[in-house]
Amino acid sequence: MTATLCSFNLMFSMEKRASPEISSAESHQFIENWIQVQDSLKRRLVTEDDFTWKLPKPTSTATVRGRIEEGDDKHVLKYVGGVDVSFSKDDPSVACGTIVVLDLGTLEVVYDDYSVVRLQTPYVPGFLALREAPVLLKLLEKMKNSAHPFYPQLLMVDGNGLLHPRGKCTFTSFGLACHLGVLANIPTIGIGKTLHHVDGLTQSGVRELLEAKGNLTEDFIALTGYSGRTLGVAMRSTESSLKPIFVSIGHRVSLDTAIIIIKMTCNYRVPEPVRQADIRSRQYLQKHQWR
DNA sequence: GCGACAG
DNA sequence: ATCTTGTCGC
Repeated sequence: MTATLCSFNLMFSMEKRASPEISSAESHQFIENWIQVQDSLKRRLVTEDDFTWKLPKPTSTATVRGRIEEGDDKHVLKYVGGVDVSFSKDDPSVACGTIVVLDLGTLEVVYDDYSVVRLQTPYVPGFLALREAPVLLKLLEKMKNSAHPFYPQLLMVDGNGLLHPRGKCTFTSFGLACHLGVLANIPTIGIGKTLHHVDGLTQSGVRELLEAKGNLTEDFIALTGYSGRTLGVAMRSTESSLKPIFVSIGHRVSLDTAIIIIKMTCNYRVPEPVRQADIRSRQYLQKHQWR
């Protein structure tokens, strides 16, 4: 239905990114199916806090490192997961899906797992989830099926979450973080390292806002598009990093809560869970000479 | 018409 | 995502 909208957008993507052996007509068909998948998943999305645990005590100062209530694991957020996918430089179809779980108190990795696969699905802007979600979902289910004690209470995803552009390109309003969250029924937060241009938002526009606000008020600004809706926030996660990260809602976590949690996990610009998944994913491919 | 588009 | 060198700074 909405498939015809933004079709020029899709055509561009297909010509530049899709496998050469796939015709335009076939790609178009794929994308129409993808839109329907996203639309159906979107109906199950929860955009407010919906979890049983509580945030660690906002202990007075700097950190809560190593001081999270003992014996109360199920009621206090402790195990935070991070996922990412890296690719072979030689063969772009070879991908390594990675999941890590960190102890929120120490920010140490307590679990990691990898899965090297061949991806058949091309990367199309706006449809990242269709390419990367399957591998990650498998890693999550592996943990869940074995009732692993470190199964994450919350998942940080390398990629955007909920975006609310009004009008035509409605399909971009459902990023990888949402997609994964709904399918795995787990609270998720989306972290983007670059801005996905949507709803009138641009890099330069955000930069201006960030500079206008200066260091005077908050260390983050709301990302409000032409539609007037807040898609997420751009935030300087560290004093030293001028470049912001882009935080958006995934599933079952409010934006306010997401910001609080993100702040608890930032040793560097990128939150530790995502950063560790990123690093280790790349290392895994190289160690196994799976170039 | 060209360009722009998370990873 | 990946290809890439040096370099400035704590």
